[in-house]
Amino acid sequence: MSLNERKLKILQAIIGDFVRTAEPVGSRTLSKKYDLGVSPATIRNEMSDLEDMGFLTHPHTSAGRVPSEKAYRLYVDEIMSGGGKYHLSKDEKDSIASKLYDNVSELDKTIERAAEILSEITNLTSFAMTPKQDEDTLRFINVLPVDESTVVLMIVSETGKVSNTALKLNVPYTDESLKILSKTMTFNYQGKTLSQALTMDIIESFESDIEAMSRLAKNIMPNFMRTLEEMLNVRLYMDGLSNIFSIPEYNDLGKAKLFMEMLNKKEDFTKKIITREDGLIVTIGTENADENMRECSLVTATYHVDGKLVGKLGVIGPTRMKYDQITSVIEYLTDNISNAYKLTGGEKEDD
Amino acid sequence: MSLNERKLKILQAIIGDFVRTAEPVGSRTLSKKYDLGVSPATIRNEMSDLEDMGFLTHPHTSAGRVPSEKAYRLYVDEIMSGGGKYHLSKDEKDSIASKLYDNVSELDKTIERAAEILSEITNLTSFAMTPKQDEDTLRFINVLPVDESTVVLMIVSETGKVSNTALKLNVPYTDESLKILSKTMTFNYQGKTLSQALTMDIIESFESDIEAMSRLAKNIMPNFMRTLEEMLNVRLYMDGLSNIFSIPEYNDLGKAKLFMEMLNKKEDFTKKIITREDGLIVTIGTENADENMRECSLVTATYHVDGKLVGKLGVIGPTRMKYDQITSVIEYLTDNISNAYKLTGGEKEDD
DNA sequence: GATTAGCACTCGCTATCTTTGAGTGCTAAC
DNA sequence: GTTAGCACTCAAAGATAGCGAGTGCTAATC
Repeated sequence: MSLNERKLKILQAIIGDFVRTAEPVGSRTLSKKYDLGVSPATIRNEMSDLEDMGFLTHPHTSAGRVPSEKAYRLYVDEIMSGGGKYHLSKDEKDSIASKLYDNVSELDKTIERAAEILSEITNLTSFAMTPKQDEDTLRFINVLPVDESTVVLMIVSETGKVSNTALKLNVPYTDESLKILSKTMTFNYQGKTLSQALTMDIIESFESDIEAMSRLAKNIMPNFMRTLEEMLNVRLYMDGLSNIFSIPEYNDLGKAKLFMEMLNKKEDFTKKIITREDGLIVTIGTENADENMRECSLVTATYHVDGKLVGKLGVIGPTRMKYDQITSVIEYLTDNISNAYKLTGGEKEDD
Repeated sequence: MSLNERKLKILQAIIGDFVRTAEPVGSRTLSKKYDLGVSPATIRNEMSDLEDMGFLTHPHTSAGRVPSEKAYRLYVDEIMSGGGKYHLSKDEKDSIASKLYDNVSELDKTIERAAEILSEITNLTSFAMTPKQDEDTLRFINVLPVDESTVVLMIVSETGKVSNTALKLNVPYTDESLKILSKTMTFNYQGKTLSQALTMDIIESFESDIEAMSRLAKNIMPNFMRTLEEMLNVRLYMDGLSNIFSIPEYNDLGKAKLFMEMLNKKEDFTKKIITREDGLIVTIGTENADENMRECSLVTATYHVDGKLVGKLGVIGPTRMKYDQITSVIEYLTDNISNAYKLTGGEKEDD
């Protein structure tokens, strides 16, 4: 059984319809709405084949078909790139550009605006991350005693950046344990770039270790992460959060809650975004390692500033999304930003 | 018919019960749960009186009673202050303080943390506004032509602060119209402090004016507002947004959506918070002028930095909230912040 | 006169049952 | 290989009944 032209055409029609309506699509509907030149019965046979091949599923016996993740993957990889790409019209492009440059000001505002535009067009939740300056690597980390409940966390980078943060601990410590902690952390993080360090999961290595040390580490890590983030100077913007209320997939309160909670854990989310590869990346459903995202798709793309610093822009939503339109819009936006903030300096004007 | 002791006691019990359960409370439940020393029938009679007096309502004939806004007002004004105040236990205080100072760092982080703690304890959505530097008044506003679609918005304050922002307009303008606009804006805003200016609704005055001018103003105002906000340097933090999913009042998707949308319009919300009076302020339901807030209550308090700069901390939620606990927690938090950041300089330590 | 017991009545919820209709899979004819 | 026809499935929507928490009134009681 091969994926002949007709099967592909039917699959595409199903994806298109389902993406718009969020309702399982049946053979009759399909033959009426789309000019496929065959009867519902034939479509049914083909659908049955497509289901056997893993491209469609069946919520229950008497319901229409729903595209599987595999179908979306196929759509993104094959159908979309092979001529099926969504082309933004001149009007759409102009509208986006005019909104993006309406108030020509600093990069941060432009990025924020880009997220805004993106969520507006896609009706999904969008996010944007400001560029990270990331050549710098860590030289050493030192945790120093101040008084019985306060320590100073000192981070020094290869280029000489220093950050000191005083922390109140709610577990006791000894000078000895701080020394070990400092050494361990230095050992673990030395030579890593800030963003690499940010995405490492180091607490685990303590977990099995001595109880006391693990607790100490747990106390310090959140602050360590936060400080790294500050040194990296990445900022995460989000827009269109309330859009989830218009998405059928989330009109179950429990699901909406989970979705919101996932996005609201900013550190976690930043981490996830920061580790994604550069360029236009689409991850569908279970392709997302994170278990809270197994029912979501993510589309991200990177933009460049001065041809080098890399920031990210993307959307998150249910696996049922308009991949073609979304990727086109994101690409258009990131291209625009990259162009505007080229080495020449872009159009930065302020104060 | 007067509000005698027994009526007050019953009312208090109803409020207490309803705040916890979100269910209308009936006479039998009341007499069983609370030791009021009278039979359900008597309670019914009193409840009927209380309803006549406007302190209770009736969702429908065969349901229990629900406190009205008037009841909450009475509770906040009379019952709570008259000995019924919620006293934080030593443990609660310690727990709050330790979380607040866990990582002793800059003010902004402390404020953010305060909002976090607040939403955690109250299970509501909390917000915090960083202090505003607000002695400075505006001297003049100038809108200058650059090219046919770009202008520069220049704002100058009495102390000499200057802000220039380049804007792309999507309506045509003449040099003349810019001059008029500049003059009008200067006339309207001169002598106002930044935060006063921020909360004025100036577009209205153009509305009736010449169409073209009004459109021009509409193009410029959002940027004007944003720039003012930057000059004021206020930042709005929010926490516990996903808490709304656990609040019975919002387990209707439509209502949750409206709530979210209201909070997500950051400029509007900032404006509302910035204009609130200083000190501990409770506004209940329709007492909030804003029509999107007519089913919400807001509790805010102010904290001081160096005894002068004023920031705000607060929660927003359904009118059914634990006013006693919430006010106590907010006061405790703002007191702590004000103390920590006294003239002596607090405990700021960084870099 | 205030309090309470008793009772009829109200009405939103929940559970159960039925109906409806979109959709499938199979078979037999084209 | 395609299609018409038909029996079958099953979620969703509507209808109905019963439950139970709660009220308001009346008459008896303290």
